[in-house]
Order: sequence, then structure tokens, then C-alpha cells
Amino acid sequence: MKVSDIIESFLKELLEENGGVVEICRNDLATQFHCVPSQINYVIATRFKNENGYAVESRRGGGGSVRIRRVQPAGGNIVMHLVNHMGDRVGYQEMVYFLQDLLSAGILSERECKLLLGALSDRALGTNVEYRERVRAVALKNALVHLIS
Amino acid sequence: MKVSDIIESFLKELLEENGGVVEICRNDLATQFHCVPSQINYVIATRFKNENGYAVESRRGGGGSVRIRRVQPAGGNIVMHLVNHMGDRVGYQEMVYFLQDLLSAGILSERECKLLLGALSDRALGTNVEYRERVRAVALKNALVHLIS
DNA sequence: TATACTAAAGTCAAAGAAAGTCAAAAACAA
DNA sequence: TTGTTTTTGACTTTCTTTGACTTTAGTATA
Repeated sequence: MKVSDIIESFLKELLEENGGVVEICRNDLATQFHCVPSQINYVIATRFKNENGYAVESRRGGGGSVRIRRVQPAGGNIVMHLVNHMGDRVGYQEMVYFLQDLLSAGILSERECKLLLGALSDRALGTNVEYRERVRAVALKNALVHLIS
Repeated sequence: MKVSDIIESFLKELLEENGGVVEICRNDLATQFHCVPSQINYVIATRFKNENGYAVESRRGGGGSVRIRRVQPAGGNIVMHLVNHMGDRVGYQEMVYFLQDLLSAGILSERECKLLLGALSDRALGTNVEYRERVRAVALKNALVHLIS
């Protein structure tokens, strides 16, 4: 069994035990599994994606850490379905439709939709269309998974 | 937890208890938290900025002190004050402090903060620092303005 | 009064402590 | 062989801690 797999199942067990949240120190974990720190990033990048229902946050600098959250079963289904069908580029109109769906499903409030519409508008994300739509896709997924995690 | 975070929450608790004003002796506070006096300046500089809704005054010399006030912006519009004073580049941590303050001012809900934190995290906005911080600034302003209009 | 002394607070840059990035090398699978 | 996944490590970025030096204000003294 590969080290990455071992780290993955270790983290998932921890998540299980801790009700879906776990906070780690990247360097300590690397030491524990006799690997380089960046392997932890690899594991997170490949096994704890938004699409799989995980939200990851981190802080650098002294006392920094990485936190992984798993989506809550409640409300998770509809959102995860959307997240998984979103594709990796999302235009503004497409986002509007997604948010309307979430609004009418009672998952987002009107204010919450407004916030996202403002934050991820064309104007906010810059003039490069490709970049903009890719960022919008990643940002939207991340926002939604964060919400239900 | 970092010393800076501890000092931050200590001060914010004091502010809460004292109706929005607190006066401290920098050196005493440093002694109390076993740190160097200039760390107090660091905490104030990073967490009690004017944009965040705080005013800081101080007196040097014998009997000197530092006073921190939670300040109600002219016109009472905290959101517009923030929008107008936010720089055109915003780092992730800076955003965290903004959102914390909007949360405790009752302007944003916890869910709304989570959405924005997810949408505008480093992970979501890509690896180009300049792009990321500019987008974050515009997006935040946009989101907040959308909210109140 | 002018001058020195003392007791604050302020500034700034270096050192330290994390996490992140990226691409090459190695291992593995088809 | 050829393409994909994993492992590694050099380098970068972010945030915090520390300390030497500066500035300011009050107090005591010549």
C-alpha cells in the first residue's frame, strides 16, 4: 500500500472519529509518516477535493495548520449533485441558474445568493474570460462545499 | 493557538465588556502575555485597523497608554465604510479579519461568512498572488455593495 | 528656565515557523 | 513502451516573534 493511501485512510478515520472535522499540522503529519511535507499536499489535492465532499482551509506562518471538513449529510445531496455537475468553467448566466435552483430548493437565502452574485460577477473576476470562468467554477464549488461542511 | 490570537481575543473581550473602549498599558500587557512589547503593536496593526472599525490612539512617555475604540463610522454605515477604506488588494487573512468584524457587528451571518471565505480563499482564486488579491478586493466590495442595495 | 533623567510607546527589519508550488525523478499500470 | 500516479526536494509565500533603535512625554535637578 502506498504512503499516500495510508495517509488518506488515516485522515478519513480521523474525520470519522471527529464528526467530520480534522485539523492537522502538515509538518508533524509528514514526520509521522516518514514523508516530505509536500506529500501531504498531494494527498489533499488528489483525495480531498470539493467534488468528493471535502472543504480544506489552511493558515501559514507560525502556528499554522490545515483543516479538513467533510460535508454534512443533511442538505449535502442537492448541493453535491450540483457541484459534481458543474464542470470546470462556469459563465455568469450559468451561475445565476445554479443559484436560482439553490434558492428555490431552500438551500440558499436571497441574501446569500446576492453575496455570491456580487463576489463572482464578471466585473469582480477580471477580463480574461477563460480565467474568469475557471475561477468562478472553483470558487463556487468551494463556497458551496464550505457552506455545508 | 498563537500568542497574537490570544491577545486579539483578550482585547476584543475587554472591548465587549467595556462598551467598546479599552485602555491598556502596552508594557504591562506584554508582560502579562510573556511577549515583547512590540508584539502588541503587531496585533493592533493587523487586527484593529481603521477599516475594521477601530480607532487607536496612544500617548507615549511616563504614564502613557494605548486606547482602542470600536468606532461607529459617519452615517453609521459600517459596510460602506469598509468598502471605501478597503485597499485594492486584500490578503486572505485580512479578509478573515474583515468578515469576523462584520459577523460580530451582526451584519453578516455565519453562513454568509462561510460562503465568502470559501469563494474567495486562496485555493479558489488560483496561484497568481497579484490577481488573487485584486480579485478578492473587488469581489468583496462588490458582494457587500450588492448586499445593501 | 534649561537640562538631564526616566518611563512610556513606536518603527523597522531580521529571524523563525509554518504551509504552498512546481517540476523532475521514480514507480507503476496498460 | 507509453502514459499515469506517486514521491521528492528545492524554492516561495505567508504570518509571527523578537530585539535593537527611535521618539515622545513627564519629572526632577542645576
